[in-house]
Amino acid sequence: MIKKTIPHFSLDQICRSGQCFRMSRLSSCHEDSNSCTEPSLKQSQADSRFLVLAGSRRIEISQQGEDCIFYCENEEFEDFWKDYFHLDGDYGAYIRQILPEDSYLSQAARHGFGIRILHQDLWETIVSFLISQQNNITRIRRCIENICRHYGETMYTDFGISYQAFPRPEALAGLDEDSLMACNLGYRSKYVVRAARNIAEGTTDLSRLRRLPCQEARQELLKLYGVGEKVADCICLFALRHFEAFPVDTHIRQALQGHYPDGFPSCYHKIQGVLQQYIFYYELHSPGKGGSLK
DNA sequence: GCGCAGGTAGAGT
DNA sequence: ACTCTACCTGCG
Repeated sequence: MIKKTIPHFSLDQICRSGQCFRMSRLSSCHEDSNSCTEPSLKQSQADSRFLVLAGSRRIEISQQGEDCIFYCENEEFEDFWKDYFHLDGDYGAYIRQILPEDSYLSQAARHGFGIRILHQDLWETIVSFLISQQNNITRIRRCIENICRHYGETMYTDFGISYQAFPRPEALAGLDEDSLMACNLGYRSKYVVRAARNIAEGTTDLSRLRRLPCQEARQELLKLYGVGEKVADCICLFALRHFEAFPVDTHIRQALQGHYPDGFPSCYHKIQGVLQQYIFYYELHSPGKGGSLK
């Protein structure tokens, strides 16, 4: 196991930030797999333990204040999780770029001070945000869980704990377009199956996509059936880590209208994806904002 | 029962 | 180039 003291890092906030859907709180609250979407009954300072599933990997992490314990070998931490959680990123520096007179964003960043932009698996992110459209987070989680249970490879940890990996494109490419309705995807089933086919057949090249600059990657993603501008931007931000990607959904649109009538400041351009997450999290979870997750 | 949830494709002006 | 609408499903 790896012990680290990490400023600007909160597993609870990351879990509730709506960028990943296979992360859950293990300790406190209920045994319910969706428990991390519930309000924390104990104060957030208390020791808490989280389960994170990403691609074909699994890790448990506990956190108390800034002290974290990653339950994995050093090699796996250095080779994968460190980058996954963007632990080299200086989020204090991002927050310091917020204009002093921008009280709204300053407050949003204060609420979500521990958010990190994850470096998620590209294919899993494409599927996750195809599913996210016109959907709520609880059901998005369930949809992805269903897909993994039905089509994901069964994996085992060193201690014999079993879990399901996220299925590879090939595992879904051969399905009937409506097959994933059995996983509760609804009309999004055909989006996911067609994307799986494009990737399995090589029409869409994931490794090439990873090398492309933001705008070009975005254009490529828009070619996928079911991927519009918002979903393309989410993929650019959460999988390709292009911080200039700025997904505009209903919450962000509302915040922009209310707080940035003259447009989002251009000086934020290079990190506007990070700032977007602070706003999104704030709009979802701050009291009085009517956040659906509470 | 009805509207909404991290939108998008397709049809219609 | 816009604007409008149908779309699976479950929860309040």
